Amino acid sequence: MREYTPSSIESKWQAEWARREAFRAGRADGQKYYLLEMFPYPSGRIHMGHVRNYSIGDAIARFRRLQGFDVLHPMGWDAFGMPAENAAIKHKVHPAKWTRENIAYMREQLQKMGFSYDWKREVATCFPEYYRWEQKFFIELYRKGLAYKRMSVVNWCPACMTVLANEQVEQGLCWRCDTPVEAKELEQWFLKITAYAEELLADLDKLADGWPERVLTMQRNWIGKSVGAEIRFDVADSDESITVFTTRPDTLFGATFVSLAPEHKLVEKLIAGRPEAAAVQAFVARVKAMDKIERTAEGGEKEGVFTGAWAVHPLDGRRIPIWVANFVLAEYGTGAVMAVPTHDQRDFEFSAKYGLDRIVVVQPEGEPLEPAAMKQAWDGPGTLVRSGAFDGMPGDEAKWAIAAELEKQGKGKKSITYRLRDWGISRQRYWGAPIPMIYCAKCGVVPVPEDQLPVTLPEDVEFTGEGGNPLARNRSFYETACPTCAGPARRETDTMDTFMESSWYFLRYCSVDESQAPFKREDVDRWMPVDQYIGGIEHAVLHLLYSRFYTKALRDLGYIGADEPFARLLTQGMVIKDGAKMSKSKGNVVDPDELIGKYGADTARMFSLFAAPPEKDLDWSDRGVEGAHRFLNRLWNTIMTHRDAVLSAGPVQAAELDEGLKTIRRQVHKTLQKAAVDIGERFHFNTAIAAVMELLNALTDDLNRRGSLTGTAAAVYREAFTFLLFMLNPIVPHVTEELSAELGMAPLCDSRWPAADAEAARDEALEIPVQVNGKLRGKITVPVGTGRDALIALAQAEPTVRGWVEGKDVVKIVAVPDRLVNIVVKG
RNA sequence: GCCCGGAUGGCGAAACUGGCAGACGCAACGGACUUAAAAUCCGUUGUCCCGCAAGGGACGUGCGGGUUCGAUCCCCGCUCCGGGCACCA
Repeated sequence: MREYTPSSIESKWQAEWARREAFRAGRADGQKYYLLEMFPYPSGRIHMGHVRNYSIGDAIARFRRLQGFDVLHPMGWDAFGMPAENAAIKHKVHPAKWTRENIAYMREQLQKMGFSYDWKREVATCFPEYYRWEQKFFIELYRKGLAYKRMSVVNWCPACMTVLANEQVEQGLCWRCDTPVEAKELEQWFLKITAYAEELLADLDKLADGWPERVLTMQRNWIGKSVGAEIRFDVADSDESITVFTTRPDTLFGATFVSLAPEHKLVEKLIAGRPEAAAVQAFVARVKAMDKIERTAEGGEKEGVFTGAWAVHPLDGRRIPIWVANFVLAEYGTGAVMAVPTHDQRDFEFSAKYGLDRIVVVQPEGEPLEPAAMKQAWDGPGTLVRSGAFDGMPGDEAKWAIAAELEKQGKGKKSITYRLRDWGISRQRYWGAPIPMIYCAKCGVVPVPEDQLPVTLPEDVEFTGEGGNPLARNRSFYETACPTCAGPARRETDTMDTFMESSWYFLRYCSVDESQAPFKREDVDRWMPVDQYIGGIEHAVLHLLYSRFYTKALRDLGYIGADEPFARLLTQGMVIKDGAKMSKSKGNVVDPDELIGKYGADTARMFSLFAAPPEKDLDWSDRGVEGAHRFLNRLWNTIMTHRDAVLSAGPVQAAELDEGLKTIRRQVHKTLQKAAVDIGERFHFNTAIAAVMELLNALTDDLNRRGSLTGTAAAVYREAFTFLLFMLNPIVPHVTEELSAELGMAPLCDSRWPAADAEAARDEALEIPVQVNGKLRGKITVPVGTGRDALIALAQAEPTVRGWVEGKDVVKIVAVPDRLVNIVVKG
């Protein structure tokens, strides 16, 4: 008998699938199914996280094909990014070369895994054929007012003269030279994602069926809608005024001071010429010097300083002091807060520290609140007091009444604020898509004309890691002519955030060969939205939110019809080994190549899917891998041993089967039903595999008893083996193809999932537990569908049960047909 | 500090809608085959107690309560672990 040799089987079938173009989208005439896994960054080699992610996706893709769907299952490369530039600096290799070589190597690795991609649709984002469309989108967004430029703070290393990403800042120091990182203001490009805040929030409801609840929650919190009011406080003895945002306009009469963010524009004006000026400036400088992490550190101390200026309460005319406080954020709301110590905990703490006034204006039921005796702020419901005309009004009603009054007097209005901020896309780096804009001294900011796109990256660049963006030092790149006046002009040298590429790659896959447009409308209309998207939970907010925004923006530019890119989302867990995420620094990495070399791709796929359900973290175990491999060997040996007997068998004649064969066949058909649900609906491959293992165990037991296969038994086993191969095919495609060929079947990649025979799968009898007072005391075997009364009678007749019930009062009997009987007794 | 998850045998897990807790796999132990080992095959395996045995009982899903005939599952209050964070007015 032939032995199971994964390496020869796997390369044979990979070649055969390629020859047949088995995975080309548009081949079948079934309903479309767009299955997408997040594309990888070409870092050099694939890791176990990739193996897991793509094994999950491939099992679904192959199952859908078996079901007759026309499946689009593409793969590509998120190819721009910092590591390529770092490699260029370190190893003196051009980012383009480095990236191209990595892609070639990783593509081969993925092909060795036997993933069923339509490789004709491969996309790499670093090529002009891809990013030229991104440049076109950018210009159109600019024309629509959705892309704009403004000053913004970046991490700056004064020694390297370069901008650092957050991840390049380690404890406030530059990762390369340990110089303290500075905050530096640069003019940068932004996309107005905030214009879509309301739709991005509202449409999360449309995703409720297909997305994990926690991802929806995270996105909702990220968008962070707050409904409240903007209120204007005039500055006493001045023409200036301060607008605050509050979600609690009902507490307006309790405001005893105003707090400004250290970055607030008015701070300088307010302190000019006052004795407090020096102290305030020192405080502002100190807060600004703290990096973001420090400023928001655990248990952060609330600190502030009085400006010397006073504000006038908009409704009762009281003069209240204006402070600068470290916990007020310039980017949120208006950068200014009205402080109500009695009803806001932060203000309460602040007032305690600096001895500021407290006035109670919301009185809960019961004992009146006494400001001096309060241990913490009261932010619960109550009735208004000391609030002039609004006294006696419930808080939630007073909120809008006060907002309305302010609006009438021109001192405020209802307002909605989002936490979401615009998307900064400028990167002062080489290895990205150039932002297609030109600066002319005469004409200002001018987009690159469409017929001059793409703006491509120059090749003759040196990477030293010093002196900032190489593009900004490359004269032949940045020197250009103004498209409007033809005078000398300077090209934008910033490139785009790499999230720009990943925000629309799923559209490009739909018509990857199109050269006149980013994609064909009819292709996108056919395939979009992605029916199932799969990737890591770490992308729960940024990538998934940017893609949603981009989809809506492209819809409004007239490119597509879809509102949402991803109908269903599966977030898979991390791959863990020895209690920690697999990573080079921890030295607990398992190399996929080694694994494939030793056991074959099928074993790697099988273990990845068997060890845990997709959404959970997967604990790597070398022993577990061996177990998976043992199973495949067992499958191989069992089928090959009985191949000849089964090959000569005819179809199953259900009427001729004895009880033993009927039982075997019942489990075969039940398992087929379960596998279809577990693989196709729940994506719980681990339980599907467990059920198949149970089936194989049962078949083996039966075969051991039986000795050899003849007649009707051979027919039953022919069907059993056939079904086994179908059930396992999405998970271990190579070995199942080989075995199906041995059994004379058509290639599985061209076959359809068999229909389970409901009659054959039907149970005749069931074992039902009998409880007494909720504790298991016996079991009865009854025909399926036995009614309540018969069930109760049988239960009471069961000897053990009788022993527990005898001499006691039966209070109640719960009987659920086909489930259980519970007899409740007393005494 | 806030937000989001999680916790079930020696280990990974299962129990899908409130109905037999621990399927399946790993590890361990015993046996068969072998000169021997590996591989393979067969069997045992939640903890504790009674029993020579067949068998039976108690306990058991992080901890403490609650709802229910019945809770791994629902509710309240905690502990620990993991991930995220932007003091959000």
